[in-house]
Amino acid sequence: MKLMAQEEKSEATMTSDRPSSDRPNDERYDAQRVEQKWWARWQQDASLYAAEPASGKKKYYVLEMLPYPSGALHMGHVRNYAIGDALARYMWMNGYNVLHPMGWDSFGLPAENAAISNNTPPREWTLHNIANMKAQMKRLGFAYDWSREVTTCLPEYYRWNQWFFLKLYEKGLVYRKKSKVNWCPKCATVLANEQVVNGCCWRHEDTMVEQRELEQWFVRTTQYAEELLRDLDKLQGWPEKVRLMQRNWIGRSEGALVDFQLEGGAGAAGPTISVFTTRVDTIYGATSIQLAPEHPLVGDFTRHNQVLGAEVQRLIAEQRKAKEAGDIGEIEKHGVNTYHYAINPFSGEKIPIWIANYILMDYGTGAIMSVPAHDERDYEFAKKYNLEIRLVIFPISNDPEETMTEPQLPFTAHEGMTINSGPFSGLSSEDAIKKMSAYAEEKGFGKATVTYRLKDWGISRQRYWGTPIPMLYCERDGIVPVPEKDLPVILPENVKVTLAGGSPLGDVPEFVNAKCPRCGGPARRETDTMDTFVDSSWYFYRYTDAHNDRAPFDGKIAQYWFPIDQYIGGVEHAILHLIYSRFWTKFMRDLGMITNDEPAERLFTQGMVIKDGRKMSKNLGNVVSPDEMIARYGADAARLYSLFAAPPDRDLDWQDSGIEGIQRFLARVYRFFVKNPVGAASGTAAGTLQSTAEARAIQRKLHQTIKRVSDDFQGRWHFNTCISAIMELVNVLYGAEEEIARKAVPPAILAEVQRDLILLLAPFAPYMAHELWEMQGEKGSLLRAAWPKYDAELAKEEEIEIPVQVNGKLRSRITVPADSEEFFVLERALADEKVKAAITGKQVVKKIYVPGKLVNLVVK
RNA sequence: GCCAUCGUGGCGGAAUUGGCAGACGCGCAUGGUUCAGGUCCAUGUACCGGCAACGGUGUGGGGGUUCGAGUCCCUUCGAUGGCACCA
Repeated sequence: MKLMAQEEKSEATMTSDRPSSDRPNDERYDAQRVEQKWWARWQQDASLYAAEPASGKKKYYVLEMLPYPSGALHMGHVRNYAIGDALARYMWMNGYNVLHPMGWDSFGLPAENAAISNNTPPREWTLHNIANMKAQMKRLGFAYDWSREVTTCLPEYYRWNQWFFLKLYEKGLVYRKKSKVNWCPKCATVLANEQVVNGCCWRHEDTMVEQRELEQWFVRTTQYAEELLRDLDKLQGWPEKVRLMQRNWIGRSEGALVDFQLEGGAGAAGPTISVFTTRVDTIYGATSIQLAPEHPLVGDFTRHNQVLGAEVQRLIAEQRKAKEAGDIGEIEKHGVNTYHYAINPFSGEKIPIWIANYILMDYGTGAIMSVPAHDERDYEFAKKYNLEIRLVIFPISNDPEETMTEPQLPFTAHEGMTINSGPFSGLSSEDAIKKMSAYAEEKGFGKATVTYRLKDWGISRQRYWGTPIPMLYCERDGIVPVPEKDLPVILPENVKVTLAGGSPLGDVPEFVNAKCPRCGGPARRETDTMDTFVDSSWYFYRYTDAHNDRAPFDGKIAQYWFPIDQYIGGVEHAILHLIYSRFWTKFMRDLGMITNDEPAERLFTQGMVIKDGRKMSKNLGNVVSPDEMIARYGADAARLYSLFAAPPDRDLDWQDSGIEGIQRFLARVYRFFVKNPVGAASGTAAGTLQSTAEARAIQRKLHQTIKRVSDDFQGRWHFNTCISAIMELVNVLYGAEEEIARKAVPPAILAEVQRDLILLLAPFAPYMAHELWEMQGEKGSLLRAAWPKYDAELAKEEEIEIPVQVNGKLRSRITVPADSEEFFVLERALADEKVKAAITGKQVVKKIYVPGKLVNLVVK
């Protein structure tokens, strides 16, 4: 049904494209002809959009997130790049030295999947897609400096990933660890924590992630956890939403580590259980220890106790199931008593050790002290298993008169006073936390500490299409890094790609077998490749010096361009890419390569493009193809519509009838120029106040439009209102057609309006703007033409309409000279017939005049 | 459960600091142009009543602050996104 409807439509449009007989051909705007013409010209000049080298000129680095070369652009790309392109063009017109580059995040799994299903080598498939998407971008008229193009899957680029890896290794920021990792059976590879969504793979939302034990390379992102968190405050140009998401993700939590001795342990050196708590002030209320089922000590308890062992297996299964289902938050709490005991180091009290399914091994120490009186979860658990609930914090009332009453349990507020806490009784919770942490540290059984939710970044992937990790395993020397001079470690071609577990590189003996650089003996190469997020963590630095073959980039050049002035991309990268790249920037700064602390000064996250209220997807059959839109309406229309239909930070619901309206608008603009040829040589009337009313009206509207478009562009990024303001101007011009025809509007004014109209359109609809620019006989480059200047004097209204309210209800409108005094406006308001009728028989108790805005009369 | 954002005509949306709600566009209606369809042009289009002038209602619901609230405050409902036994 859907397809048929579309076909009918497209046929109708095709018919309509035929030139009609009653209208001269040249009045119609033939988008395809005009765009082909300019496209061909732009092809010929590669330096058209090239950034100038570092100079005294004010720089502006505008960057859109680079795409993965999946095959073809989608509407989300068009929207993202239309925003960045409009900004780049606007900044050029405002005299900046603009850097506006583009590249390809071209390593990754889809290339391998394509290799398997189409029997095409990943490299070939990827490069083919890049060529196609690059052609699409050019057809859309995006103004990129292609001389700086970065393709992450080429050795010129990924050798520097390897170089950075060696630097990380030197600095102890990368390490190898055997660990439980997230494994996606469909991808047949490991996923970073950030790539697990609700217990499922980020790419396969229906595939549950498994846990596997593997030797992995980890980047010590936690080393920078504190700074990554702290510097969020500096990022005032980032959306609050993104900063909040990162803050939550880093998940800083202040507390204390406290060691509990196991009962029966051999004195102070015996085994202990370390717990993390944010409420050490409640420790006298701890009535049990709870261990995660996967806690290392659990094995000791179950070794000679099969019944307990079976119970623990059940708890593990329950927890895993809940995690996989993504509702660990709703897990029904179960636990089992080990009948082992631990000693509370503060009170010397002996408390039971339990194992519970709601305790997570990957947070804190995997063990908690359970304080039922002051924690909801512990309370619930204690009620269920009949554990003691002991009140140790009493509420403090701000009102001294109020009688102290037993609090409702559990009492979890931080504002309280310690009771029943031995020598620490009678303190505020805040004081108690400080004093008790200090005491624990002094006695050597604990300390104040900070825990983060953020984990180190596992970057090993058992895949082929990625950057080889430059490490060797020597039988004699163990782990040996590839020497810098031997970089790059080239990713071999002609590799049989399969989705059977294990890295495909393991099957390539020429790759695997190497010589140890230390002893010259046989060594085995690391066969895992790097997570593709490594590629995108620093690519924007490479743009500043894209052909450097001695270093990733030159620090001096980067210093000129960085930080990025405006970064633009989807909010889906709020955590992954934007945390990794912030980390990388800090790491490079500490290497002395750069001086900036953060990669981007301002970040803009645009909304998604949806159709019929749903995400565009092949399954739903609601995908709108950019190629089709360009063929039907032209690139300008596709770009303009994607900016017009919604403010850029909101989701955009694509409607074909909407883009038809834009096509109509563009045709209307063009027709105005054809019907009213003036030419650029008609002299300039800029800055001259016009004498005729018609000329004034047009001049005024023009300057009001310049202001609105400039303000909405710069201050708010509301491109939709920029464009609607331009539409209004065009509507006024059409309304004045008769006056223009009888020359009541001087040609000089008309020329000025036309020239400025082209300039206002230039960032949004470059093809048409260029065509009109040429039609007007303009010689200079439109790209570098100055953005029109707003003149407040010329925009000023002579008369204004003032609404008159009586008790806040609109009763009438009066017209007064714009510079009227208050008394005059009020007098005129009171003299108005409709106002009189509304206030007859009543007393005016208050008269309010908001200058230039309205009058409100309060009557009784 | 917690946090954030957002609720405005038939639809996308506008109203930047509290000051004429519905700009601009889509759609729809009527008329013109046309053999006709499309294109293009003109007019109308929040809702209710009225031929009309005009009157009343109206920004998810309820309450409040104010001369005045889409905008601020409280409360409630709904949608979206993030986090989630995080100790």
